[in-house]
Amino acid sequence: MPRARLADVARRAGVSTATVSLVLRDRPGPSQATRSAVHEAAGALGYRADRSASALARKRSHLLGVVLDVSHPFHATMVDALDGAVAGTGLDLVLSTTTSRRDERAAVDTLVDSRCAGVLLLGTTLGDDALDTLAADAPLVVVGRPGARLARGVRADDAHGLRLVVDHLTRLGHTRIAYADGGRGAISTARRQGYRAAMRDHGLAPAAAVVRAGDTEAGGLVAGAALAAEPPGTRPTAVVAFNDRCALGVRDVMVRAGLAVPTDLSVVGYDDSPLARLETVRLTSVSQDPEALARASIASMTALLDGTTGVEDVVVEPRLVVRDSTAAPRG
Amino acid sequence: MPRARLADVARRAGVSTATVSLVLRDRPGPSQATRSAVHEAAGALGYRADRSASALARKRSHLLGVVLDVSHPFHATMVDALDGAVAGTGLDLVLSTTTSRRDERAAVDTLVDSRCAGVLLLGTTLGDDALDTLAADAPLVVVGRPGARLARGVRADDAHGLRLVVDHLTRLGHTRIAYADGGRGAISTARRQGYRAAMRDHGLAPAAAVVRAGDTEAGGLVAGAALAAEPPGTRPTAVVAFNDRCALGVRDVMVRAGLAVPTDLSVVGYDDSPLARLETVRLTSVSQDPEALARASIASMTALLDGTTGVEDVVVEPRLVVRDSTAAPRG
DNA sequence: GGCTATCCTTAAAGCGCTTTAAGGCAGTCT
DNA sequence: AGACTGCCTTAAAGCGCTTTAAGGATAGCC
Repeated sequence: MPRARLADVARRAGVSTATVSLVLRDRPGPSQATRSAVHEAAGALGYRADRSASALARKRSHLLGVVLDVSHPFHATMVDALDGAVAGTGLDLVLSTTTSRRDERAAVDTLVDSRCAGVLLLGTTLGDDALDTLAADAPLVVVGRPGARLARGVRADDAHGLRLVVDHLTRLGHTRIAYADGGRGAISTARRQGYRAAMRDHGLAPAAAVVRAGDTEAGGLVAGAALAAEPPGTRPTAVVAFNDRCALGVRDVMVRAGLAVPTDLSVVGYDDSPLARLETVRLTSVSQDPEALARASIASMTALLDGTTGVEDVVVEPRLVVRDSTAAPRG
Repeated sequence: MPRARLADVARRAGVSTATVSLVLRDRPGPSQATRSAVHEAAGALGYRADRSASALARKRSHLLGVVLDVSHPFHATMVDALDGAVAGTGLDLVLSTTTSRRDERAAVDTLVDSRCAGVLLLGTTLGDDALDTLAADAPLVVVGRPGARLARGVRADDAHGLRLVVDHLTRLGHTRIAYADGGRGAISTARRQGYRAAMRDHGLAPAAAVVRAGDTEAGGLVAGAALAAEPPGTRPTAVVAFNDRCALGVRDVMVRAGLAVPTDLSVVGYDDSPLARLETVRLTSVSQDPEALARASIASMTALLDGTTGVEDVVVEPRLVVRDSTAAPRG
């Protein structure tokens, strides 16, 4: 049996399609009696509105496009949080992932073609100009980096996050603290600069060492190998990684090389992902408060959609979660 | 500036909207001269079709809905492979994830409401009846488990996969081989039964031990703790886990407990995820050949969409990838 | 009773695209 | 010439829904 249409419900309830449409979307107008008749008819027919038709008829859809990298644990966490944050707003999430063959631009295009009301970018590597170009096509909110001229940004304060980490490590007695860098991208840059600034403030600028890594375990392995090769006397006693996955790569290669964590080397991650919380991992990490980020993102987006002017970037304070991968340096 | 519509392109090219529609979708009819005129006009205006309108106008959309769990690495791998497999078919993927608040049913509903041409379920935990209910709403292909009456299945041969693993381990000399179970769900059941059958065939039925775990690292930790608690004399010398994440949980807790992998304990995963391939992990694992699964899924789906009858389940042969987490038992 | 005010309800006009049957226009064939 | 034949092109009718202006009841008031 083909799906019931609005007209079917209308016929069964003995009213017009206009009335049914009004009732089902809870618009003022129809009387109580009509409302219940319509609801009953719709229920009996198992009616569900056709989104394409709705989207076409109103100018704006209630779809919120989210561009993410499905292979990224933090993105998964954010999607979960976003799902909670849109509940009750009337907005619906639609996901579009980047893959090895699809870049962010392509992912956004897909969403824009389905006439999403707005687009949310998670962990973008795009620059300001590219963002502005995209923002021309749809209201745009970027998570994890500052907004651009046309795009609003929602992010955790990375500089503050790295300060928390460096504070924690120096308090433990570390001075040779290295940073495993995440590569290109605004997020990576912000963290790297935060690290540098924090080291400088502690008078440790000369000891600051940025090691190339990346945003995955594989990148951590590279950085870890480089560090493990250094002689014990000059080797850093602590390493801060761009994110948890990277930190785990570093940790793994260190353990393999016979160095104990945290005794010989303290390791700190970023994101406080489920991985970091595992009983056997217990990685010290910076939590970006995904719930707060999600709430702020949705708030910015609805403001943008409502045409509220002067929407500003939101910065959420991160929090250091100390676990077992950091300790005072040996000796 | 508002987006260009079909009519804008038509006006600029000096033809009718019908012609533009025909040209842009590469339908026969328009002459070469007309085609290039239309293409130029469309290009100049940056025209992109409105999916909602297209979907509405044709009866069937070209959207293929994929239900996945965004926190699952194997699903990420599959999405990537699917993305490759739909290239050139004219189909477009749209993702819907399950979250802590959205179950599979809700995810499917979202997709069906957007009038997807068909729905693909990754790693479902639904039963036959539930699948048939869903299949009534849209052509349905399930990945990882057998199909139901109305749904087509595409999966790796789990029984064979576990046989490969047990063969490998017995060849190394193991007899006490435990299995860390993935819990409810058809996939989990198939693997558990495959393990039991393989053990039986090797005359090791009495040594078969299914330990409760789960499909994440956390589950592996539980299973690992249970195993580590056993006295060395009766403790299994090898453990096969439901998937890689679970295997890593087991491995971590073992290493923590002072047992070396693979010397004291061999560990085998399933999925051959990026995690398993990491230099420091090098987990022996069963590869489900995601590319083949993806190709088969898309093939089944297009067959379903074309109304081809007698579409059958596809079973892909898995492959054992031996790495460094398995070795002969000590002594 | 006639008139206005108040509610409900609906006809009808799209939203932007696809599709189909019909029309136009060269050329071809008798 | 007239009748065909193909080949292009297009007018027009939707797809299923939302929206708005207008219509019909009903009730209240003088």
